[in-house]
Amino acid sequence: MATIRDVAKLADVSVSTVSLALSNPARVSQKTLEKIRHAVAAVGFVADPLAQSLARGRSRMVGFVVGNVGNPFFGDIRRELENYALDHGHFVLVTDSSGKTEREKAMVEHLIGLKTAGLALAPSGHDQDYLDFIGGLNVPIVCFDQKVAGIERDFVGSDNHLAGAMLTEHLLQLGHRRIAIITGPSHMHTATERYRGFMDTMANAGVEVNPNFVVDGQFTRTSGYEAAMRLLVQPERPTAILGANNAVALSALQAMQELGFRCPDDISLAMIDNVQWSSVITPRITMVVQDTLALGGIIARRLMHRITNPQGAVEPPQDFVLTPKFVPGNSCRRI
Amino acid sequence: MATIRDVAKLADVSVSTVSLALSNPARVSQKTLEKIRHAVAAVGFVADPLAQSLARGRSRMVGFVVGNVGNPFFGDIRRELENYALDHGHFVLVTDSSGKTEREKAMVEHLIGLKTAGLALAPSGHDQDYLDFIGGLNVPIVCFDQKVAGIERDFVGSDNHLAGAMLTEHLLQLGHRRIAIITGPSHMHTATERYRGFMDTMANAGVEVNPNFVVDGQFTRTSGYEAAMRLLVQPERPTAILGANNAVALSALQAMQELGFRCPDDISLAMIDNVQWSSVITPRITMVVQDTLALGGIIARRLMHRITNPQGAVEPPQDFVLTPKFVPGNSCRRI
DNA sequence: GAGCCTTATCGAACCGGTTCGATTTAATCA
DNA sequence: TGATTAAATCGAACCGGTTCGATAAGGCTC
Repeated sequence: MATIRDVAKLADVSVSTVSLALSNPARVSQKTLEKIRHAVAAVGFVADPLAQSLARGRSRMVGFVVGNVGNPFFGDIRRELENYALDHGHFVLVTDSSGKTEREKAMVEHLIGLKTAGLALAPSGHDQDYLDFIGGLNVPIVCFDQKVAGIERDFVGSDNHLAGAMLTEHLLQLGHRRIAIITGPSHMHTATERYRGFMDTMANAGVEVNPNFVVDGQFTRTSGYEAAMRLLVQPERPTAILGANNAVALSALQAMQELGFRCPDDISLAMIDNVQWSSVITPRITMVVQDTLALGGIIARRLMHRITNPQGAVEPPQDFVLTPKFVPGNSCRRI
Repeated sequence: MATIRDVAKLADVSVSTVSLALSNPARVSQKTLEKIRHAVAAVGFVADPLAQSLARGRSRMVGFVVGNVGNPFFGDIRRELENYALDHGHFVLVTDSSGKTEREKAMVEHLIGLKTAGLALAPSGHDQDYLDFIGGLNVPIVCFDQKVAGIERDFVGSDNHLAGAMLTEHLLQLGHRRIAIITGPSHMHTATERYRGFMDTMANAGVEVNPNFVVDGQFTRTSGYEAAMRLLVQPERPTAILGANNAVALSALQAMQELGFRCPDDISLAMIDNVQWSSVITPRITMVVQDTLALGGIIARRLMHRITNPQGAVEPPQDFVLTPKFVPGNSCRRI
């Protein structure tokens, strides 16, 4: 591998001039620039990114940290970020914490050690320890998905209260009154907001919510399945179920199928968030989806802005909240 | 951030002794080891991975390069690799090439520049240029998924010929004769093998294959949909369709639904590879799935073996081919 | 042509570790 | 006790770049 000294020797100039020529060609005379360009081509010089990062104290990489890269929601965002970052000369390192806060911390620390220029982070923690950890990081960070109280960073996400409200309103319009909800973990902002959207809409409509119709599905497949089962074996069953995310909603669909309930004939179903292959799932689930591409675009732009703009680093944190979209299916019937 | 020189100063020893103590404690006296340990704790020293990698010429990271990290198939493999690598003190850098060979090359080059200790690679290319590129890399590499002729590296994958044969045999057993196949790109080993498995099984059974029943779906959603449409509008329709991967098979299901064909009553469907939420897709598709966890385990073990074992680097390449598993659904009916 | 201001180039220190040959210290043996 | 050898420690060079103050060269004014 050719080094910068090989180039300097061949071009008969000093190492520092080569470095300067490469990073700021305008400040070097035409003549020497030519010589250096030739030498670079001749020895096939490519700067060692490691050495560069060490010397500069900053690399041209950004970290992408989420709990589940397999989730298409994060996949779309990742793709947007990658494209945008690549266009701006930055490389994206993807890490998956499997939703474990400890692992997330370790990964973030590793990325910081790599002197990444910035981080796009879907935070998984919420306690004081976690807040201190994130707060102590001295790197541009754009948080997304989960809004965590106490984190003073840019945030990009969707209006989850509205998402819950939209589906609830839809079900109410169709005549449903016995509406159940399978919620997510109470420490997650998305979960509580969606739940609040549901409760507020029900209250506004003057419809009482049966306490037995609010079950916790932890946003996971297994918990969602259990929660759905609890709903379905009650003597007085709901006429509609609102799944607060895709995992719990689809688990509910599975549970219905296994117990012999037909959707939407026996029970209606609606969910927040899209899922891959939703078009071939029968029935097509009525849902409210987030604009993942727009979210990804904003995250990418905001992060690169903070990284590349000199004054970008000191701008106060800002929240970007997008409006989710209603996508009708045929999983909800009028009663 | 504390450096090794701070530690040396506080412990009143030389920098080189600190370095030695940290990398090979046995070669340092008990007394100084104690001093150094105290100093490390006192200043909160953590070695800079960048500086280490630069000096050593090798980092404790491995690269994971695939065309689509969102694909659950790759997700399982990634998880296995991450767990195993982490247990062995290595960190996994995940990159996504979006299936573009040029981007893949750039990412591999970047990872090499980062002095990664090894690479787990799902190759996307196949031409001579690509072969030269991969062949020229001087790092332990374990390829998986696609077996590419001309790459002399470890390979881990499934028996795709058998996968195609199993489903074909199943359909034949059910009495089907007019069986169609939606294939993948002819330059992909998995696609040609699955296709060969189909053709060989048909030939062995003495059943002629209607040339119109072999359509190319490119392993993608859009192409698969078009291919399925071509099959379904023929005057003489197939009684069963074999999707060579999940994308083309599910696109075919969608096409059937849109044209009003019922599955399996009108047309049977079988596919290779699993898909998330397959349990809630109606009908449950009959499929042959790869043992992703086992694949991931082998990839991880093989790669780390080559990295950590002194003689591991020079062992000749080896192929690991796993047997896929038949998972019956209710998308194929007897005729 | 002397004086002054740019512009171009250079040398040396630095980023934060590792490595290896040299030197000092301690232990072993005759 | 002095010679021999092994163990412990050190200094300096190195990995491959960047940065900045200093120097040299060129251009301009008067």
